[in-house]
Amino acid sequence: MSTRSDRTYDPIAIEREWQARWDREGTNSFTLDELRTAERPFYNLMMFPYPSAEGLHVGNIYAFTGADVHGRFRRMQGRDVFQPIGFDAFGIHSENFALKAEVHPMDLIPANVANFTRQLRRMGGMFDWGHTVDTTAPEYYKWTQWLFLQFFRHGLAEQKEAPVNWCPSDMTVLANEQVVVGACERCGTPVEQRFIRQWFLRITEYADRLLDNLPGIDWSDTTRKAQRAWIRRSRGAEIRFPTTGAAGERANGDHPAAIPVFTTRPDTIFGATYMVLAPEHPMVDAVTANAAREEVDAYRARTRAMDLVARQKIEKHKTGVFTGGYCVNPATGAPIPVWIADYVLMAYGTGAVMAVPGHDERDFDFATAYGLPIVRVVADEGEDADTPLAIAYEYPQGTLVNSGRYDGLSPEEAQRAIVEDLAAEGMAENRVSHRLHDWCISRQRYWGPPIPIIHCEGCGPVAVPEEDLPVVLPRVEDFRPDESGVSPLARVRDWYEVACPSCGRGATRETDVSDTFLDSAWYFLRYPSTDFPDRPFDDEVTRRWLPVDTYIGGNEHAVLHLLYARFVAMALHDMGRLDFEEPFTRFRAHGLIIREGAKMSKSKGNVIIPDPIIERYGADTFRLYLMFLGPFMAGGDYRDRGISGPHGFLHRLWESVVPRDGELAGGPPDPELEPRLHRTIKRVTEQVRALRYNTGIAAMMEYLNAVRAGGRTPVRAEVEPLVRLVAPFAPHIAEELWRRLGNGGSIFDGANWPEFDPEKAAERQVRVAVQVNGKVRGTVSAPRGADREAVVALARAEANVARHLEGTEIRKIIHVPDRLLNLVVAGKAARIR
RNA sequence: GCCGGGGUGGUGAAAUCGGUAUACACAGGGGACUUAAAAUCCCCCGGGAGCAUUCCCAUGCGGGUUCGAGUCCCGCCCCCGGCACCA
Repeated sequence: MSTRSDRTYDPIAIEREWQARWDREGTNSFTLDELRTAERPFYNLMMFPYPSAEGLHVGNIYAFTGADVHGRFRRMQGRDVFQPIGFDAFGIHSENFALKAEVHPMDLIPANVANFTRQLRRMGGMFDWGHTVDTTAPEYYKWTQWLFLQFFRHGLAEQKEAPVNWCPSDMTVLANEQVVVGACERCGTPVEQRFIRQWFLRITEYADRLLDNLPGIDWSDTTRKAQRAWIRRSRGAEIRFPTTGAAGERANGDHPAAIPVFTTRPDTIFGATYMVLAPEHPMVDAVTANAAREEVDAYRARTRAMDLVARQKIEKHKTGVFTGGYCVNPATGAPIPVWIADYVLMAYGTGAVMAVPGHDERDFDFATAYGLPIVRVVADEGEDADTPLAIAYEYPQGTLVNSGRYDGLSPEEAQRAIVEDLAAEGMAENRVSHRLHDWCISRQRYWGPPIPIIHCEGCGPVAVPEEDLPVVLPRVEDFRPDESGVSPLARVRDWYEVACPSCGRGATRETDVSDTFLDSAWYFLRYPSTDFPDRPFDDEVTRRWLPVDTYIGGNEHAVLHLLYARFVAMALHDMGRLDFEEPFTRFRAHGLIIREGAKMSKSKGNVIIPDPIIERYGADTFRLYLMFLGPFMAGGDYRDRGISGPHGFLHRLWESVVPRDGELAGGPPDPELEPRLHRTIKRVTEQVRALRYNTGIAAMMEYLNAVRAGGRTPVRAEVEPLVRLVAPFAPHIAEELWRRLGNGGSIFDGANWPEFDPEKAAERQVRVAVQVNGKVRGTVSAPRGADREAVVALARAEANVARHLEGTEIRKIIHVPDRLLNLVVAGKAARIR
């Protein structure tokens, strides 16, 4: 017996009830057996959140809702959709917050995770809560450490002393990717350069494959382009310039035989009038003449102090110092001076350049500033060997001049010939260089998984035996980093003093922890295998579920996380652990939500707090509104009042299925509405598949408006399909209406997405626009598929069209069936006013 | 500077194999129902001219191609994001 209140849409009560029911009945979760036997597996992945103390923000909810809609849609189309979620809870972010709030991260994180879990359930995500991961749980980071050891064993992890970015505020090393215009991306503090022994993963070994695989994966174009730009491959040559002893006496007699440079323009070598080394180049000492030493050392000290900060400011005028040393241009045989300058970066190529001021803008600036010779070696059309250069001529077009026997060749031909000839003398070879650097994973911090290495004086760095994993992060009350440049773990003697696993003598643990990006580079492998405590990922389950079918996330991770994850998968593939090398078959980057035209930020105080909105309107309305704001992949502008649109829509939908008085009538759909219904099914299906949720929702609204037009009462056959269409967006109301339509179980069990019937979608009469000379002068109603003559006849009968045709002669007729007719006429038509 | 993405009503946005520009929604105005409110329903809503059928103009700016251009081509301007002395 239904009461009046029972017939009112009460989103809060319905959502509570259905969420409890999903949990109780395991609607969204897989048992191990189901994971092993799923017949149409679909792995729907979204980027797991960092569980901040503030709770889920709208950006998270937007991304997760969009991904959830996609997962629910696939499920309604009959796929077995595995949609896990987890927490990326290690890292500087959490640690800094803990320091500020004076809480221990081991206490802070579980509370945040609990809060996130509550919020994620509340928004109605189709998450498999039986397969979550938490990167800070020892049972997870045990395998992160295991992963590191696989890299170590295969020679892909190495320790090297390297110039690194040091953030003096966070007191840690940062990856290049974490430095934004010379400043720490976390806190904005200018970054300094330090030399520290670090662990690196050799991602550069995979640079070419990471690049070459890109065209074959179905990813957002912007993301692939960002990766391509980040890896950036340059083809060129390495050329050795022999040093000369002609520069007078040196401090040490054994100066290096030759200095290698990398260049993409070997064709311009005859214009190389000097050489420049990076100030930190290891050969600087050896080439420097005693007379110049003081000045050189001063310059190097100055560079080092301001490194990576001032050095990245583009407008800065170029500075440098002559070392007093010379080397020989192997092409001309002439001695050229060796300078050091901070515009040459140690981290790229060989850290040394042959300076060709005539054909490189930077070299030109430098040569101009220091009075070094500028020689033209390429002439464009209308120029010759003596045409003066007002600016560097950088285009690889024209012909070579002032280049001995290579004169007259095109730059392209000359590149080949010069490298070939120098190679014959052992002075050069072709080389490919990448902008991508190796991945530094060492962090001198506390809140991360300890790197599972033991340093032994006799044996060197030794892997912690796998049976000893995890190396548990000890609870340390004083985890504040300090200036020393070593991890707080280096203060915990009874933790780091251990016996060498190899020789048994006294040894010490590595005290650095690893980068958070290592945690997140493999989490998607763990999700389906969380039932296995004894292995990182189970082969059988992995074969069934991976690679990931659809991955949705923010484009801010285009070059960090997504590149590392690809690298890890590729390396595991080569180690024989995975049978695929690209982990994400399809990736889509979602857009960003702004509010009332402005970026949301805590300082502006315009951040949307989701909880109160959900409590007022319900999760369904909030989800629907977020998806309605704009194209999912572009983002949208959150206008506070706009939520009433989707809210009203859901109310009207409810009212249509659960009329206030009486029951929903049966019977066939209105013949006028049936084609609209089927066209709506078609549109929504296509648009949801393409993640164009906003227009899919608009199509549903349009249809419901038509169904209810003039206050008419719909019948069941008209609204039941709409309940199915709306389900991915508003799952709770869909479940409830589905139940009230007399169905048992969940709408998401079984392939309940409505079928599109092209027969029923076809309309008998269509509106055809009639143009005269390209301007619309009327529309006519014609039978579908009417031929040109029939439509012309109808058009001539249309009063306004006839008026425009009066006194004219039809020269040409353009007919687009069922859409448009354009009558091209000559005569007085132009005079009608 | 280079590489992306984008400029359409008061607002968020539709329409891109060239084919009725402004769907859907918000805001605004008017009306029905109601004791009232909410909810619901109906009508109007780019600019200009006109009593009106209707006509002209409008998709950042200037050209072009075409029967027809928001969509294609050429040259600019502006906004957002990324990269940035990479030899």
